[in-house]
Parts: sequence; C-alpha cells; structure tokens
Amino acid sequence: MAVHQDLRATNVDCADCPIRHRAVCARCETEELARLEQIKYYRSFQAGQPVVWSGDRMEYVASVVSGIATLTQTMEDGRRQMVGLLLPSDFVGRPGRDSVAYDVTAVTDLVMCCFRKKPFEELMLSTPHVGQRLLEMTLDELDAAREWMLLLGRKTAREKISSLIAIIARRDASLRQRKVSGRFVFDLPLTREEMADYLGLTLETVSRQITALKKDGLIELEGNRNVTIPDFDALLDQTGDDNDGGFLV
Amino acid sequence: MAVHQDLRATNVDCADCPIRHRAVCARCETEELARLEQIKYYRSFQAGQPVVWSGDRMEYVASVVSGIATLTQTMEDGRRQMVGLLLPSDFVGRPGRDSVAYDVTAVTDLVMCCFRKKPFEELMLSTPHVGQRLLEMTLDELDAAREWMLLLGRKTAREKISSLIAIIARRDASLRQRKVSGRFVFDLPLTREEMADYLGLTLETVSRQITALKKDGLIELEGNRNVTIPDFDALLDQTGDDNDGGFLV
DNA sequence: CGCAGAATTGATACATCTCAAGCTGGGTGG
DNA sequence: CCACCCAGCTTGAGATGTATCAATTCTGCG
Repeated sequence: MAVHQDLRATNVDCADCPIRHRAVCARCETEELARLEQIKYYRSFQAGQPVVWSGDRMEYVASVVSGIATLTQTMEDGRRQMVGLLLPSDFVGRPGRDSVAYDVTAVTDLVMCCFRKKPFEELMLSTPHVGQRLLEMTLDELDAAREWMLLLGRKTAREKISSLIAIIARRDASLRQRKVSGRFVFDLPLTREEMADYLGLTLETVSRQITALKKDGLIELEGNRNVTIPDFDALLDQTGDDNDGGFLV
Repeated sequence: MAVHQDLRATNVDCADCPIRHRAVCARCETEELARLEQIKYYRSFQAGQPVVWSGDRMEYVASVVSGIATLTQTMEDGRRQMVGLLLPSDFVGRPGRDSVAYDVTAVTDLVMCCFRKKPFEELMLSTPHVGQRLLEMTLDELDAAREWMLLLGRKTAREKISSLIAIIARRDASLRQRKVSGRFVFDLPLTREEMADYLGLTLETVSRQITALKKDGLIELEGNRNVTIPDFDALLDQTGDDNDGGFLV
C-alpha cells in the first residue's frame, strides 16, 4: 500500500492558490472555501515516484497544484497504455469509490492539494458548487478521452505524434497565458517511451516519426526535450484533425 | 440540422419506467420526479436514423429508454471511430454546452426520454439528486472510456473482438437480469462494420477474427447475429484482461 | 424466388513492431 | 579533470499483423 515518498509541503492560502480559478474549488464562495481549507493538506512527490497503484485504496481525493502526473493501465504481460495526463488544476480520485482503477505516477516533481475522502464527500452533499464544478470537469475529461479514442483507433503514427506535440504546445501556452501562433518554443515533459505509452506506439516508432517531422521542417529540436515549432498551422495540418476544431484538452 | 425522423411516442408514467432505477433520475424523490415529469417528452428513432450530427445544436438532453445508439467521430477523409455505445438508461447530451461533439445514431429502433435543456439545467441547480447521479454516471463512463483506450492502443485484433463479445454478452445478461455463466446465447446488435468502427479495425479483420474464434470453438454462430458462448471463462482468457477484473461497462 | 446488403475469403501491400547495434550527453568516482 | 557509465535516444534490418483491393458467397427480406 502506498509506496510513495511524501515530502511535507506547506499549505498555501486558497486565496493565493495558482489553480484557484480552474480547479474543483473554482466555483466556491468564501464560506465553502473556508470549509475546504480546513480539510486540505499538501503532499509532494518526486519526479518518477508513484502516487498510487491500480487497485490500492486511496483515502483522499486531490487537485494537482504544480507538476505533471500520468494515469496508466497495465496488462499482465506488461503492455502499458497511458489513459490520462494530469496537469495543474486537474482532479484525481473518485468520490464514492475506494480504490483506484489505474496507476498514478508523478512525471515531474508534483504538488497535490489533498482532501480526505470522507469529509470531502460530506461537503459535496451539503454544498452545491463543488459537485457542479466536478461534473463540469469530468465531462471535459470524458470529451478528451473520446477525442483520444479517435487518435488511438484511427490515426497513423505521424498523425499521432503531430497531435501530441500540438496538444502539449497548446497546454504549455495556456499555462503561460500565451497564444500558440507563429514560432513557438517549449519543452516536452515526457520521454519517448512515455509518449509511446500515450500514443499506443513503440518508442522506436515515436523516435522515427519525430526524426521525420524534423527532416520535414515541421519541428526543430534542441537536445531531446526542447522543441521549436516554426509554423503551428503547418503542424496542425499533419494531425488529421478538422482544422481549428476541437481539442480543448 | 436534425435530419431525424421522429415518430411521436406516448409518455410512460415515471413510476412505471423501465430505466427508473438506473437513469439520471434514479435518485430523485417524488417531488423532483414530478418536476422532471413536467418537462419530459418521448422521442423515437428508427434503426439507422441519425439522432444528431456532430456540431449540431442539441436543444435537449435525454435518457435512452429502449434500443441502442452509438456515438461516433469521423475524420475528414472518412475514417470513423465509435467512442461510445448507448444502452437503456444511458444519458446523452451535456448540460452547459449547446453543441454536440459527435454523431449520435440509432442502431436499433430507439426511444429516448428527452428534457429541454434550459429547464433541465435549472432543475439541476435547484435540486441536488439529478446532478449527483449524473456525476456518478459520467465518472462511470469515463472509466469505461479509459478501459477502451487500453483496448484501442494495446490489444491485438483477437483480443479486441473477444473483449467486445464479452462486453456485449455481459450487458445483455444484465439487461435480462441473468448471469453470464456456462453456456450463454445472445444477439449481436452491431454489424461487422460497426464492430470494426468500435474496435479500430477494418470489417475484414473483424470477420476473419470471428471466423478464427469460431474455428477454435470459443463461439458458435447461428446466422450472422446470433452468438453462443459455450464457455464464458474460456472466452475471457482471450481478452488479455486480468481475469474477473474490471469491465463494468 | 430473387435480389441487395452483409459477410467471408483470398492475395498482396505496407505500416508498425521487434530485435539488435550504436550513439549522445550529463553525472560520478577515481 | 578526465574517463567511464548509463539512461535515453536513434538508426537499421527483418518479421509480422493488419489493411487494402478484389472476388465470391451468404442471408434475410420483399
């Protein structure tokens, strides 16, 4: 149970919280916030550390404050599929169920704002805004999961990689409050293997396709992680998506 | 916009509704039910008819009362991926958003219990039980979508078909309030092509794998639709899943 | 009975996987 | 301070599962 390394982290005042406006608490009024503040505690994980294993009891639910975590499913013979990427403000855990259905792993150093499950559930019953916001967030995640099903089931390797790079670029831009237009530079948070697990490919195929995109001038690489997109629209053309449709992930 | 054929259907009293205990209204108390009853209306679609197209405005949300519908996404060049299968008691539509992100199509004759969006949203704000139940259902759907991502990304064609047949068998059993054990007989609601769209395969591959399962004695066919599973556990062994784990779809 | 849509079957092509070497860059210990 | 080491990545050659294209053959329905 819980092989995680948890470092103490000091609580931040909700009013100063960087994810205040997007997380599960976004709609809360001051008194609801005060109640949440009472039951919250922070928890940190180092890059690479597991947060919970599939099947474990998880006695809390949480919001990602900073860092990135992944949700993965693993088959008996070791085949792995990533089924979600958790960014700041995303929510982990499921009120009304004790155990978790997938492995949760910290990809970068990670800080989470945790609520013990019992008090959180009581709060959900007695005040409306947390549940409403959680429903909204869950519906968004469901849309994202379904968009991902199209990618996994029907896209080619090149389309998959292009889509992933485009999505990471957009998320990065939104975290930095910028727009992805013209030339855009950012860091990949994932290794080739993690990308492969996300895309339903092997790491070799990921590597080859990245090389191909580089040769075609659609991306530029500085080291393994730092990516420059010289022309975002040109990259979008490679994703197979309806242009400018969709992906709000 | 809305090329659907809608036949009038007479409303059933909520108290006698076959999906009363599983649908979005499952938790409602009598007065809440009365309010829902006021704003509900039934709508029927013939097998094969579209319910809504991706991008259309959808001015209502609805529960499937009887029949089966599919959610599919389509790429510009025609590649299609099914992203959901709607069975009786499943919910369609998204409070808080006007347009739909995927095509919804009636696979069999279909009856839906519809609520105009505006009144439904107001009801969700003023009474807690609808929103709570909807959150629970959405979380279940998210789990199912993620399970499906593993299938699409990592399973072989044979594992995919076996998984699909096992899931349909289980759902069929649960609708008929029976258990899937020993010898089990049921009808496939989907054509080979629809199965292919669900599984991220071509219809030829689906056909070949079904033939292979038949040759191996894992299933028996009577015509194209009627399936007998002589030994359910033997079929489960072919799915690649942790035995008796998971799938509550 | 006959026909059209659905399904099967076959031959071949090709995208991706698999297995196997190397490469590269950043960190560590001698 | 350099040599080594190792994880992460790239590249290559060959195997393989699934797609594609093309006939047939079923099956259920009018």
